[in-house]
Amino acid sequence: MSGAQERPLRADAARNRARLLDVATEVFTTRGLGVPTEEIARTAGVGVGTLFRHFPTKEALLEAVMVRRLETIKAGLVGIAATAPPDEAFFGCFRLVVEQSMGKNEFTRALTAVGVDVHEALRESSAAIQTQLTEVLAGAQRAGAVRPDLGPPELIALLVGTGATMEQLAGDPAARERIFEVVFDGLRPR
Amino acid sequence: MSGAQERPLRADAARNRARLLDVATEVFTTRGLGVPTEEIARTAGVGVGTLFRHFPTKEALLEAVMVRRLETIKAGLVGIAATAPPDEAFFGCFRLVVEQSMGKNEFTRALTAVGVDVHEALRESSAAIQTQLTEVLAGAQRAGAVRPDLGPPELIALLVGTGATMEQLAGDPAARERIFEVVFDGLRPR
Amino acid sequence: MSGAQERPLRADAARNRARLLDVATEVFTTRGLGVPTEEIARTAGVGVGTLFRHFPTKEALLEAVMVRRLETIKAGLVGIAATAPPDEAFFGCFRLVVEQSMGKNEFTRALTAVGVDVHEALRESSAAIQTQLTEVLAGAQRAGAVRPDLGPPELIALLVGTGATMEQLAGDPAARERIFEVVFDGLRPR
Amino acid sequence: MSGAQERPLRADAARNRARLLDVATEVFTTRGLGVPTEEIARTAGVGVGTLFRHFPTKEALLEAVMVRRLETIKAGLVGIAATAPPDEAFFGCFRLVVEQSMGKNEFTRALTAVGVDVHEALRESSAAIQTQLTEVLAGAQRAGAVRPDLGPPELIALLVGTGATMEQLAGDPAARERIFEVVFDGLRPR
DNA sequence: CATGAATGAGTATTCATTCAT
DNA sequence: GATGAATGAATACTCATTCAT
Repeated sequence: MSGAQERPLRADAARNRARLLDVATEVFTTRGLGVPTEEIARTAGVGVGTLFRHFPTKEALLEAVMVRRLETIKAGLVGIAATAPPDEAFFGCFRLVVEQSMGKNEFTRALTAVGVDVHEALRESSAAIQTQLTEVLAGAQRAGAVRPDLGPPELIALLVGTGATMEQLAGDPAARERIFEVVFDGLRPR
Repeated sequence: MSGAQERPLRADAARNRARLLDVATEVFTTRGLGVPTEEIARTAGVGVGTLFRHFPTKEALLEAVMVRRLETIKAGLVGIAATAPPDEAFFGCFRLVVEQSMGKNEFTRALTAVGVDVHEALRESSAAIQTQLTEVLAGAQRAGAVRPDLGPPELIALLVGTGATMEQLAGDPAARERIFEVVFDGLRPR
Repeated sequence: MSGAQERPLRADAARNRARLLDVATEVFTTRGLGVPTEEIARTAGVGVGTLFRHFPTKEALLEAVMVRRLETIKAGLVGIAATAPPDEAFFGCFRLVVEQSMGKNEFTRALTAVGVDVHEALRESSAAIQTQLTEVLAGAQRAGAVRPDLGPPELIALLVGTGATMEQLAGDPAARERIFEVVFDGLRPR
Repeated sequence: MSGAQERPLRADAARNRARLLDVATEVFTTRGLGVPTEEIARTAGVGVGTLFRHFPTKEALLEAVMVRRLETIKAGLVGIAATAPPDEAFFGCFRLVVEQSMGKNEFTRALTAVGVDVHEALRESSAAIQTQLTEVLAGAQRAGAVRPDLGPPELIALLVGTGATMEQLAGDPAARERIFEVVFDGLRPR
């Protein structure tokens, strides 16, 4: 289904690629997009050249990081949506997205890009996620578990915003739980 | 309270300073912190040298911008808190902060800094705001208008997060209103 | 007559600009376009930043160098054409162009650009030169001093080529003189 | 005459080598020396490793390309010199060299290297060519077909320069023919 | 032998900040 | 005080060359 047939990639090359992605995810998340490519490469234990061989552009690296994130989220959403009843499914999905999206928000906000001028690779993952969310939202609304006047745009905005909220409470899980209560309460039909 | 006696500043110098602050606010808000100092200076109609005379560092400029914002917010909060009944006061303040904090979030998030390692100048404004918010929150809780299990940290986090949410809905005022309903609903004791 | 009104430029700035042009002319001519910008700046006694302030691009620097060269040539051509009889004018112009065009030919060949996709700034100078050459050629042909079957394209090609020839004989002025004889002889109607 | 005994080279290795030479000739000629080795390898259908096995250096590849060119020219010269009368031989050789030397001149100019600091491999071919040219020149001069005051250096310079001239007239064969007339006329004793 | 992944020095360009005019 | 020219550290990206597979 995916376009270009990707050749298997030598074992060590794959390891390098993975390490680069891990490092990039880490630094982009915690320190923002300003981190020098060279540092990312060094931290991953490779030369800059290697980084640029795998990701021809810093932007491409960022994109790859995001795609991986989105794919993880997508898989999670699909799992939840498949097994849980509408009500639970909706709130479970909301939690999942928020928890997976925490981190330096300059980066997180990429989710925003949904629907905007995202690069091709991202578009697919984004679209899939949006579809999932739209479905669970509709399901929950049909089941009377969520206010009927909210559309997907509000949902996505709320996901992003709640992620930002959580970021502020990074050190206090109990407080985060209270925030979930607040938001979930607010989402239910009054 | 501040150390050095601040000399009155010549009329044109004051005008320049103000123009710089206006321009900086505008560009930081809409285009983020990456905008070159030179461009800010040019847009304000002065040379870079002048910019650096008024604000010895780009960071200092940012700080000044934020202080002004915070002062505005503070004034607003004080006004509301003084005149409205607890319930109304709380939600009014919430609205005010969120609406004043919208804009490029990389920047807005400076509000976050509240309580962290902010620079001296900010600390004062921040503290005042935090005090105000703490008070209206307590008042509203005493009046039974807000869940009693929320503390100032959660409130602040929620303010930041709701700001982020609103940013996503920049073009749709009606949707933003619905978000306020959701959050306010969630904040009330169930 | 020239487009943008160029402000006078501070004395030292003008000096730097001139030095940069001189250095660039020198190195481009003797060592080709591969010379690092940083080296050019250092040789001119300024920082890279200064170089890029005056010439926003390496290409822009090259262009400026060429424009200056072409302007010099143009002035020379005009002088000769105005005072000498057709025969002498033509051969004098030929000499002038060849002598001014010597140097690393990768660079010289810019003259070639005449008529191609040159940048705006060059186009003007190039066009003026081409016009001059076309005129002296026609004059000389009318006067029976040059074969009538040659057009401006052949003349220009021959100028470039003769420049290349001379480059090979950099150390031997007498040999160069003989080459002029050969070419001039060949240009006369048999 | 050459030191190391050259092993016959496996059939496919030989094919690769040849393909690399062909591709390199093509790209160096049409696009200059800046073309990345990797692209050359890819175009030839081999990996970079293979390229560097055959030619330990990019420069070595360039050298090999030139040697082949020079060998071709040499063979041509020998053929002409052996069969034609002095007059014809000289002008035929001139034509041959010029026509074979056309192409991106940054590259062509390698011919220049004749007599300079060329690498060993080139020196041999260059020397042979120079010898041939010296001979046909002397022959033609003895036969009164060429000005007696020209030596091999002028001849070589003229060959290079005429090549450059021709490059400018790449699209116009008739013009090129006129250039030959001009140069040949000039070469004859007045 | 062939492959292509890895390397890292090298290069153009940007931008906060300083300082002579 | 104001100006804008000068500075140079920093950064993304390229490419010849090496070496593990």
